[in-house]
Amino acid sequence: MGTNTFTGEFHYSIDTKGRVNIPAKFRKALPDSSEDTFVVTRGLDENIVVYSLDKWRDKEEDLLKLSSIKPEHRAFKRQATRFASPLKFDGQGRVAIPGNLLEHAGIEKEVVIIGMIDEIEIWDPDTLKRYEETEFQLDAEDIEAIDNYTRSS
Amino acid sequence: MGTNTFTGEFHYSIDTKGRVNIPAKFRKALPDSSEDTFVVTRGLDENIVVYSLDKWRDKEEDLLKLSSIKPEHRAFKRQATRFASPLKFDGQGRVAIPGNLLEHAGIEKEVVIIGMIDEIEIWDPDTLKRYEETEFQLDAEDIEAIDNYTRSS
DNA sequence: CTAATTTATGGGTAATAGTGGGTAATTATC
DNA sequence: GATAATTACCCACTATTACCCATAAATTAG
Repeated sequence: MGTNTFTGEFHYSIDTKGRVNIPAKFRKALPDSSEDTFVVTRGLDENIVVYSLDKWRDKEEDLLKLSSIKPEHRAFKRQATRFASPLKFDGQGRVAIPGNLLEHAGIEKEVVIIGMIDEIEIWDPDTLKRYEETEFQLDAEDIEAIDNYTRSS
Repeated sequence: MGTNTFTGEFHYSIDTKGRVNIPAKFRKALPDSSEDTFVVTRGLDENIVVYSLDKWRDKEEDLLKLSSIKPEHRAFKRQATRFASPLKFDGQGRVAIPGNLLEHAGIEKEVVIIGMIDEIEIWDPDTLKRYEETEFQLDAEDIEAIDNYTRSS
């Protein structure tokens, strides 16, 4: 079997009912405990982020540790949950992504789906291209930092 | 079945009888022990907070731990309970929210309902927007603190 | 290389969700 | 105690969603 992680890039289109296919590879990588369910939410970039149900449960546990009295904690929790929704894929492996998320990512017809090891990103093709060209310019400092971070000790 | 937690955002309107729909997703997430009942009360923000009957029972236990001598504790306990009322939803999944709570949240016609994992918030759309924009923008310190708080896995 | 299987996509239909309103039962008011 | 107001409980309509079947392209197996 596979590696249980998400890798690779896939190009799909949304149909008239707003359904998007999830790559078979990714569906197979889901553990049983995720019950054929992905959790989609807003990304910090202009995209949609998808977690396995398992991974999302971990995130929820973290959020539950926050104080319910401190306003900043509540605000953070609210921001993290309000755009999240668990989606079970249908018999053909598709999910219907909520309209507000499609809007946030500027998705109309085509999507690019990218495996990010422990999560998945869904992009509008043009938006992604724009990000590649402008946003993602590593300077020397960034490279240094990332290099330190990713060197196995 | 589902995730048994509340997530996502929903936009509804109150009808002429003061009834508000509770998202079917949230109703389904209720355990049997909650007996089709939610407990609504004032939020610490300018909103209404909704608990499952189960969760509310836990809250009550927590409140009982407060000091009965310290005035601030009494005040907190009083504030938390005096506006709370259990509401059973009707056959169509709606509840009639008490007028004083609607007033507190500045709700007139439209509402935004937000899943907060273990509780639910009901907002007036404009009030929510105001909060997003002005009240609680997390600064770097807050993010650092929350990040530390939620790092464990 | 061909057949069998899987994948991506399209569409039909039954079930459900959200909304509005009627009426009987209950409570409050005079 | 009669009447008004409120609440609880139905019934109905519409749009959306969930679930199923179908097909063509792509992939895998023999």
